[in-house]
Parts: sequence; structure tokens; C-alpha cells
Amino acid sequence: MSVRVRMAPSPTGFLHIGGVRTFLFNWLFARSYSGECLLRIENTDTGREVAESVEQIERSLRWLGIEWDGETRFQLDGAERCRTEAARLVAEGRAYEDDGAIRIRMPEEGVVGWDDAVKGRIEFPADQLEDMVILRSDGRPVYNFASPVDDWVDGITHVIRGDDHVSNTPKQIVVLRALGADLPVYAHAPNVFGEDGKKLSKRHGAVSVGEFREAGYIAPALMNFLALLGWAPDGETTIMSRDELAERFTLEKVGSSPATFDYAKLDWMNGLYLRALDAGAYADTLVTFLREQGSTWNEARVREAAPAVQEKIGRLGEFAGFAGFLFEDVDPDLTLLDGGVLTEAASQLATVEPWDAATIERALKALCERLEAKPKTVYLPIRVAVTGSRISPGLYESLELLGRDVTLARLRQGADGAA
RNA sequence: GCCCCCAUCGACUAGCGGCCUAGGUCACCACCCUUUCAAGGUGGCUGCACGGGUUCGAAUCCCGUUGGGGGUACCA
Repeated sequence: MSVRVRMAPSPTGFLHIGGVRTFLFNWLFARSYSGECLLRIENTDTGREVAESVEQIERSLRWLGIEWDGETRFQLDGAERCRTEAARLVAEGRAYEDDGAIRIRMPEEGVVGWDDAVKGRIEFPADQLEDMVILRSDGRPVYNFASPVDDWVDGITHVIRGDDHVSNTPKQIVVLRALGADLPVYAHAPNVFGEDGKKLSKRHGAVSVGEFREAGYIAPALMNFLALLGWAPDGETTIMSRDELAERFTLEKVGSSPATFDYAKLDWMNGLYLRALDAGAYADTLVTFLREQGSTWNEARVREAAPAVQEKIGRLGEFAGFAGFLFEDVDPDLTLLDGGVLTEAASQLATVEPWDAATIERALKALCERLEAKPKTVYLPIRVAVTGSRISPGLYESLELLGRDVTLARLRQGADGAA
């Protein structure tokens, strides 16, 4: 069977991550059948905002790695066809004019139902359905008419969409039947919630693809995480490449209850993907990310620092806070400093040769013995004085990267500040 | 109000009548490693919303209750 699905975003300016999850299901489904996946913008008007939104949407999908076949389509492009079909329905007595608008007749009795690929059989009593306006009095088609007409014209075989469309489905089925069209298979995936069980929104954190990208999540990790929101191949597997996702995805395995977006798990998974990158790829990814952020930090130095942060941070966006001390002055918390320790450390490190992590390690361990103090009490003030934070890459590597001059200067400055 | 959907650990889920004294992952807790924080390793805590059925047997099927969500537009 040849399969064709469509992703149908509204041109609202940004791609909501919950919607993207549903698009991902479409794409994975199409790929698993070697079918086609279209991108159709559900626009009711044109204009510059729409064009900009479309560009945003396309960029977000591309970044994530979700592709579509052919040109991006627009709901409005089908308006003329909608008008002729509406006229036909009127001529056939399946629709009628009402105050200038066109209404389609709903069945008088019985039920309108379908076998949903994820939810099973769903039926609506016909008496719940009112004759629906399909063409406004100004001639513009209404969503519940335009959408099925487009699906029909585009030869869509499977409509995979959010839960919130369930109650639109009987209306669209009536339209399709009146048109004489074959019905697509419907699959309604549950929506994605925020941590409070409400619709995912800004106050939960990042919601648009762009925001996740800016926070330093990488596409393969985000895709993997999204795929697992409402779908699971089995009870064990959690880490899957896009190819593996596409290979294993089936509608039958899509769950019917809504999922909550778990940012902590995403962070874990992103860190996992980041750590799995080889050193070169990691550095490239980091450099690209920083450049997109508008960073002016020296690229060669970023690359030098990359290995030291790779095993530590879960999001690229953490780099600035984690390794910023290599590029900018620090402002340590004076209460965490220890003048005595810092003075000793400065003199101990002044003669270290060569200035590398291994030698620095020996010197600092010797310092601990000489001071008869635990590494913990010695390293903390050093770390704070030099990096400005109690959290940083490994101490030895940090000092090596920083260089002797700056290290000594910060140690002495810290010793003075400690008072 | 009416219609529709949903209901397994805090979160994502496996489970489609006996393999379940419910498995995996995140989070959390403890311990190990250790240079703070991470990462890694080991172990642990926590769950079938409730009430009725059906059945030799139910997390799994049916009904009801409760709770959540969606819809009820000349919005998409």
C-alpha cells in the first residue's frame, strides 16, 4: 500500500513542541512505509506574517531532521476547489444556502464513526451534529471543509493528528462522504501536557523548537525524546537513532493517554547524546552553537576547552556558565576563599614545569600534604578563585587551559580579597 | 448542560486473561569511584484511581463513580 500523510501546522510564528511530536509521528510513519509526507500550512489568510511563519516552521523542521516531500502547500490554495465542490454539493442537494453561507446537511439519525488507528472505534450520535457551514457568506471555506477537501485532493491516506481533532472528525467524514471521496485512516495521538497536567505553555519552559535549539539541545536527542512521548517500541528500548525510530515506528504502538513533557529526562538524554559524540564532532557542534548564539569567544580556545566540558554538561547552553572563566574575568564569592591556601597555592604553582594537567595535579597533591589538609578544603577555594564558581571542568584541566599567568594572578587576587 | 476521549511508580512507559508477589528508563535516596559539581558503577524507594460485575483466574474484558482533557463557531 502506498502511504501519504501530511503535517498541517497553523502559521502561528513558531512550531510548538507538542505539535512537532505529532508531525514526527507522521514523518516516522511515512518513512516506515516508504511513503510520502507533505507539509501543508493551514492558513486562512496570506500576508507577510504568514510567509515569515512558514519560513520559521520549515527551518525548525529541517533542523530537527524532519523532511517533507515536494513544495510546501497552503490551505488557501485549495479555496477555489472548495467553492466548486460546495456548489456541486448544493446542486446535488447535499448542501444548501443559508443567509449567503453554504451549509452541509448532517445525517438525521444513526451515528458517524470510524476505526481510529490509535484509539479504536469512535462514534458520534448524528443528532449531536448540526448542519455545518462549509462556505462563509464571503465565499471563504471553513477549516472543517477545506481540510478534508485538501486531504482528498492531495490523496492523503492517513490523517495522523492531535487528539483535539477528534470531534472534528465526524464533520470531516460527512464532508468526505458527501464528496464521494474515500475516507483516510484516522489516527489521533494524545496531546502533550506540561508538568501540571495543563497544556504545555511558556511557563513550563521552552515550548518552541527554536527555544530548545537555543538552549543547546541537539536535534537527534530531541527527536529521540519526542518520539517516546506517547509511543514506545517495547518496554526496554529508549535510545534510538532516527533510522531506528523510523524502522520501528507503528501506529499500533502509539498510546492513547496524554504524555507529560519531562524536561529532566530530556536533559539526561541530551547529555547522553552529547557525550556520545567523538571529540571532533563535539567541538564542531559546540562551536556552531556558540556562533549561532552570537558568541565572539575565540574559536580555537573553545575547541581546546571542549573535551573538558563534554563529559560535564547536558546542554550546550551551559557552556558559558561552565567555562566562561576561560574567556572573561571572574567575580568569585569572597566568603568561599581562603587567603592562606590561595597564597600557598600560588607559590606552589609558580614553579610548576611544564604547565600541564598532570604536573599541576602532582603539585596540588603535594600542597595538600604540606598543608596537611583534605583535597576538598584545598581545592574549593582554588577553584572558586580561579573559575569564579564551585562548579567547573576538572580543576587540573581548568588551570592548564587558563594558563599559568592568569591562574597565578587570580590566586593572588583571591588571596587579597579573602582578607 | 450535552457529546467525545483518557486513567499502571513523582514522570515516560511495558503489559493486549494465567509468564506480574507488575518489567525498563528519567527523577529521587544510599553506597562506590573521586578533585567540588557532574559523569560512571552498584543497590533501593515508590504504581495497576475507586466500586461493582464476567471468569477457575483481571492491571488486562464489561458497567458505574471519581478525576483529567477535548469539543459544542460563518476559529484553526
